[in-house]
Amino acid sequence: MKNLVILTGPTAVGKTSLSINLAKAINGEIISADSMQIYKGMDIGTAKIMPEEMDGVTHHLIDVIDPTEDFHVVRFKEMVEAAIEEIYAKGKVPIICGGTGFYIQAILYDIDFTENEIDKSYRESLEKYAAEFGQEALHDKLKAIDPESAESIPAANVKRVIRAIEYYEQTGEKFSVHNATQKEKNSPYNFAYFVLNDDRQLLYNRIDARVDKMIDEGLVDEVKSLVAKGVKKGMTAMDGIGYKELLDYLDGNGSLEDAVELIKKKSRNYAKRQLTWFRREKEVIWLDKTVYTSEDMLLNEILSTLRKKGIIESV
RNA sequence: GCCCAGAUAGCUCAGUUGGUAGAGCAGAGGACUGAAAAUCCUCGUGUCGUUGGUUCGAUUCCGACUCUGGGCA
Repeated sequence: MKNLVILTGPTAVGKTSLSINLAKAINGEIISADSMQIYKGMDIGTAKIMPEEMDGVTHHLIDVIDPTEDFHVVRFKEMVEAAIEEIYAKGKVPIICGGTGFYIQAILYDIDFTENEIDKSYRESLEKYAAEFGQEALHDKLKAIDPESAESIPAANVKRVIRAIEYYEQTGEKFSVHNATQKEKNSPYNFAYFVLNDDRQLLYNRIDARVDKMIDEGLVDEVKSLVAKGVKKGMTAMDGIGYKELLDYLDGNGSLEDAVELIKKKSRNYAKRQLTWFRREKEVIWLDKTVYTSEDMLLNEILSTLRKKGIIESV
C-alpha cells in the first residue's frame, strides 16, 4: 500500500512546526511541495525551515535548485517520486508539506505530463504574436485547433492560451481532451490530505507581521546577494513574492515602505488563492485552528485520521 | 478666538444644474493539469458628519453645531 500524508494550507498558517511534530510522531520524512523553497539562497523571503529547526527530521526538495535555473511541475514530480521511493525503502512515511496546490495535485493524481522538451523560442514567438496582433488574435489561433479550450480559457489569460496551443502543436492532441482525461484519474496512493486553516483576519495579521519580520531579518540583503549571483528579473525564482517587489525597489522604483506594503498585499491575495484551490479539491480534510486550539489537539486529530485510513498502525 | 477648505463604500476621492450615488484601491468569490508565490475571470446600498430651515422632495441650497486640515492672531 502506497501511503501518503499531505499537510498543506495557506501561507503563514503554521504548517512547518506542525509538520515537524507530525513527522516525529509517525516516523516520517518531509517532502516540500513549495515552488520557491526549492531554490538555494532564498531563505528569508520563503520562510524556509532552517536545519536547526528540522529537529532531526529529514527534508527533501528544499535548497536543491539554483535560482537561475528553470523549475516547473514536471521536474518537481520526478524528484518527488524518487524521494517517495527512497522513503518507502527506509520503511518510513512520506509527508508532503507545502503550499503549492498545483504541485500536490500533480503527485496525488499522478497527472501525466508527456515527456517533451519545451521549446522556449516557440513560447516566445507566441508571446510576440500576442503583443503584436493582440490577445484576441492569439486566442483565435487556439479556437481554430481546440474550440473547447478556447471556450474555457479567456483571451486575456495569454499564458494559458499559449500552453494550450503549444500542447496541441507538440502532441497533436487537444489540450481540453488531455485535461478532461487527467481529471478523471484516481489517486494511486492511500492518502490523507490535510488542509490547515485559520480565521481569515488572524491569518492576514500573521502574514503582515511575518513580512515585517522578513525585512528585519535582512530580506533586502538576501535579494542583493541573489542579484550578485546573477539572478535577474524574469527568472522563475524571481516570481516569488517579496523578491520581485524588492528587485523593483532596488532598481530605484518606489520606496521601501511601498514595496513592503505591496509584498503584504500580494501575500494576502496569494493565501486567498490557495484557499480557493484547496476548496475545490475533493477528499480534503480541513483542520480549522479556531476549533483545534492547541497543536496537541491538531496532532491528535491527524493521528486518529491516519489510523482510520491505515496509514499508521492502531495501538 | 477669527478666517478659509473639507466631511460621500473599509481607504483615497468623484458626482448629483435639488428626484437617495460611482471610480480606483482594499476586500470577497471563482478558474487553474509543463511559468502556479505564476496567470486570468466575476462582484460596488453606503444613516452622502449631526441638526434645523427652504422645498412636493435635500446627500445636493441656506443656517447652526461637531470633527479634520490649513492660515491669521
